[in-house]
Amino acid sequence: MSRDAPTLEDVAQEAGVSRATVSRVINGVRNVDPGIQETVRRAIERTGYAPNRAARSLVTRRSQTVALVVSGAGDTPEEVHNAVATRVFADPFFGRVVSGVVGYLRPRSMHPLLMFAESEETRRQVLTDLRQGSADGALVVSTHADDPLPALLADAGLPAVLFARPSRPVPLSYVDLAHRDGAALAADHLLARGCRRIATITGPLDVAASRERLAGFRDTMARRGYPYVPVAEGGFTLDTGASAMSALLSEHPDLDGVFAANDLMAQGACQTLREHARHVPSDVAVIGFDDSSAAVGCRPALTTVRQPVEEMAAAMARLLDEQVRGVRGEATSVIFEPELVVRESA
Amino acid sequence: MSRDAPTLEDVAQEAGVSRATVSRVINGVRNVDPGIQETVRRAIERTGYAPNRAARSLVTRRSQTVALVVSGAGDTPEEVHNAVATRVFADPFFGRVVSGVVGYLRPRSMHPLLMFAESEETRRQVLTDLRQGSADGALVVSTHADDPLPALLADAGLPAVLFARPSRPVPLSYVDLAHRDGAALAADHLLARGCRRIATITGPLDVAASRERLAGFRDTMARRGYPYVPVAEGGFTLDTGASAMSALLSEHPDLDGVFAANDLMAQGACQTLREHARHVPSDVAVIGFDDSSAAVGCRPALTTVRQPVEEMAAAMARLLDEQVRGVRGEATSVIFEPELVVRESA
DNA sequence: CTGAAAGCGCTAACAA
DNA sequence: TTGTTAGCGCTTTCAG
Repeated sequence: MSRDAPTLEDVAQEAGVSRATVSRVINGVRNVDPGIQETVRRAIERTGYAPNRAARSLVTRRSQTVALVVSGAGDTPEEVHNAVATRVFADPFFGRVVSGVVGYLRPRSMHPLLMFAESEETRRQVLTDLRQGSADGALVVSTHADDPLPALLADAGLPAVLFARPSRPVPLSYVDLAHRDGAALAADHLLARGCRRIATITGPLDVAASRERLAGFRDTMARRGYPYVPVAEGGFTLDTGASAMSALLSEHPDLDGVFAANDLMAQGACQTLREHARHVPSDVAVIGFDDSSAAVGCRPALTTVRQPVEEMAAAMARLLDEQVRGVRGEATSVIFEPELVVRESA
Repeated sequence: MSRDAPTLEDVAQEAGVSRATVSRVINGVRNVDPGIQETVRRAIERTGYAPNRAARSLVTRRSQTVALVVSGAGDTPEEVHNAVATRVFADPFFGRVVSGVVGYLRPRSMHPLLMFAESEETRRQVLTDLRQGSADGALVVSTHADDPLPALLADAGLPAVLFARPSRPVPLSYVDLAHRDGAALAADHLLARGCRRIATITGPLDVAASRERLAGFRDTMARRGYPYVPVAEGGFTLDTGASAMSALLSEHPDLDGVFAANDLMAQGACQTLREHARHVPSDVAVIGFDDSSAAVGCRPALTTVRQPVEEMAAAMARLLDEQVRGVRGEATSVIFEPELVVRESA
């Protein structure tokens, strides 16, 4: 019995007070005599007491945990799960999300519970987990445009916040970036440094962010007198960036500037340019997007449009927290402004 | 009231049986009449019942959750936490760990709770969280050799399993790779393809795995008649791999083979070699370690020594699970065998 | 094979 | 300001 973890009762006994008083001290409820407070603290110290989370959750109806769910496409078979997890985590983006989320959660003694939802069944599982109270709500990072999870969550009335505006409207809060503004920043920077034959490598065009970045870039270029911009579509990966660059180069050998919709593709573009004996930035200036770790890892270091992912992720956590606590009623969206980071590539 | 989640009692009422019976059906306890079983199932369906996790945990004293803790060095200040999370997640290795862990956990309706322990305070927090029952045990991935967390966990008697053998002995289970065997594979492959002036780029030598890989490589080379192997130390990153390669090249311009202690450094080495106009593999053969996503992403694709990270991570989860369930008493270690993966670079 | 009842450890009315 | 008490929703003896 002495091997069992001490309970509130044990501490109360040790301190010579009631359970309720100890509970008050622990939860920082006012109206507790400072002297008693000290006595209780010492008793807690002596007994090595740690409040049982399950018991607390049972009465507060809150788990102090949020699901961080990586949500995929329509129906990835179970077997490919490995690939999904590996790919997502390999992307420096996700690390920044985790970082931001933990930054908000940790000071509040909350934790993220990791979940994947890449198939019909696993999505159902996420809903069940939430209904069971495994987590108080979900932070959803979708890897595909047509992710059905947000709608499911909304229909079930479960608290959730999304990263990026969903392709079809859903009554859920989300955080997003002013992608158009970011692309405008890129266009203006390339033009300012004297580039005149500028192309762009887009992300997958079924992703809203990709379309926004392209639209913003084109708009600004047109407004500045360059209505025609060569475009190649990539897939946000190094490889596709490299291929897209090859394609652009063979069509327009005289290019002197490229805007890639993310850093990984910009890096791929740099590789291709080097292989084609183009110097970056003197022959061709390259500008990326995100300011991910790839940007500084790239040689030359990438000039890029910074997306404040950590802050965005922290905001997600905050929105969810407020929603769970009932501080916030309606679904809200928070849009962040991008920022140009000038390094060597442009 | 009707908006409240249905409880066991509601289901029992609906099915016309007692709470206990419903509980038995849900938990698959035998001794329940098949007819009643069916009735109960239907009642569950109709009510949309989902068992409350906190309530269950309170009585079973199990959270069905394990902490996946990324544990850092001595005393990273709180502010640098971002960097830690970002760096760790950027490493493709961690994604594979998550993948393996989730692969084991999910079929058992368990989830990983993400935690970071990079300072005195956050380590204390991890211990507290575990004592509170936030998780049933910890899966620890240390990023530094002198990580104090394992010892703390062991002292507190908390269930835990480590990735890699701790530098100082600790009575905890762990999984690891036969690093020496892997290095031997690399040496033999380079020799077999005709390389005769072979060097190696090691990982940080305060990391046991780095030392093992180096020792294994040297042993095999010596045994094959090459007692002297040029060595350069790297830091498991692309940059350090590139620098190490430069150093080796300036000392030994006639090198024809390199073994790098991980893929990222091998990739860096390839970059340097290209800059120095050495063709890979015809001038210099390069072999990496891990078979991470970097290996396939690299141009040329990396020949490498595969570390079955997913399986290793799954084994960690299994060991922990068994320990929590009391199936396993003593600390155990499971050592995995590496495998050569031949691609283009050697 | 099924039901009644006793908690698991905690918080939160309500009394004092 | 403190204590008493009634549950939170579930599992699990123990009877029947």
